Amino acid sequence: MKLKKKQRQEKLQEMIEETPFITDEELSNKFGVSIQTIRLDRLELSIPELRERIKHVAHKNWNEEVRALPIDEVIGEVVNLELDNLAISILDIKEEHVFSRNQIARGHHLFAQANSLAVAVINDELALTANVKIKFTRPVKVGERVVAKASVVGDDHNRTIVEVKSYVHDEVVFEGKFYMYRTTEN
Amino acid sequence: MKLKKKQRQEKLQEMIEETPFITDEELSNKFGVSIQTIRLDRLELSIPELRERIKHVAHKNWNEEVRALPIDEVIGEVVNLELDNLAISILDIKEEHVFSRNQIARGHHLFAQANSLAVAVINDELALTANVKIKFTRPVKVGERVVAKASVVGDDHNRTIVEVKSYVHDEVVFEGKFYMYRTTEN
DNA sequence: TCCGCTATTATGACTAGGTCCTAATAGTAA
DNA sequence: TTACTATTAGGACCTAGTCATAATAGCGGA
Repeated sequence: MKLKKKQRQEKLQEMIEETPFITDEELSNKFGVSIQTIRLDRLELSIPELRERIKHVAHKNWNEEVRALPIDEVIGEVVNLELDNLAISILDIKEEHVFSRNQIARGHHLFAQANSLAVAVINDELALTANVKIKFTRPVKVGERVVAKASVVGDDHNRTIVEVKSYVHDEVVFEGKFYMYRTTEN
Repeated sequence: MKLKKKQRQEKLQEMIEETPFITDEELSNKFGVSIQTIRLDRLELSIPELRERIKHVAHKNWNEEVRALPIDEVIGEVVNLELDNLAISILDIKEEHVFSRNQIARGHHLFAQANSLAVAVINDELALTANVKIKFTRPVKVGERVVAKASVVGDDHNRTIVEVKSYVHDEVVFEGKFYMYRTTEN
């Protein structure tokens, strides 16, 4: 049996919220009613037309897209890389890295920079972080440039040890000792 | 003097990349050429029409919106929070969290979940991570759901200690001991 | 059974922001 | 002047709608 108006409109509202990229025509097929009925429903529920919905989604995310964190690959810009030896990367702390309240960088960004650098410096197909000991020695503020230096310092029970120190100018802001698992011990 | 074709096309490409929400008409005004010229330019540069561009931006972010690394606030969804006591959050591991080669989650995502949870559980204006010891006990693969449990276990020299354990089902995948700095010792 | 009411469907005119195709005109270099 | 590219113009068509008007369907109550 066909749905009554009220139920159809409720369903319609849900569906459009879930998948805003749906045309009136597709909706009319799904509900087995005419396009006009769908349009009337949208009118009554004040749901804008497809193009406006798309525009809305696009705009909403347009701001966010620019600051989108390249959580892929290495965090920060690698400026030097000698496999199985040392690596250096730079991360400029921007608005999106900090707590809005106090402009201090969230710890996981510094960690992400260090960790991805530790992964990158390992000359192997597979490198995974096993254990880490880290220290945040002083808060980093927005606008500061963090230079992370990773160096492979040795091995320990099947783990390669990478030490990472991050600096703002000459001040150490982060220290970490990464015990990395790798597929083939060189 | 009017720009030559080549220069105009370069500018055009830039402009559309910067602000994709621009119509041919607006472009034609900016460059002082006819709409048809703009259309020809787009054709030659294979730049899609406005609606397609909007759709693209919307779609691109539609995925991201849901999976959005909400690098703001807490990473993962908080399902339980008792300030200064314990907190639980859930993070579903998706494509964007893993190394494409082996589908294993990058460590910094697990760290980010744990770290932000440790920050969140602290009932204070300012909470910063000072030191951490962490262990990644087994790789997490795409599709798995990581449940992080943070508990405040005590104090140590002006630092609040928060232990975080993350699970996939009943298996521990991550363990961390966070020494948190806070403004006012309760 | 007919009346009244809501719900639904149909129809036509119009819109933005295009596409695609054809054709005319402008500008410039050999 | 010729040849060529660049630009402009025009018309038909498209999608996914809007808005207004009108016709029809379904159903409950007297």
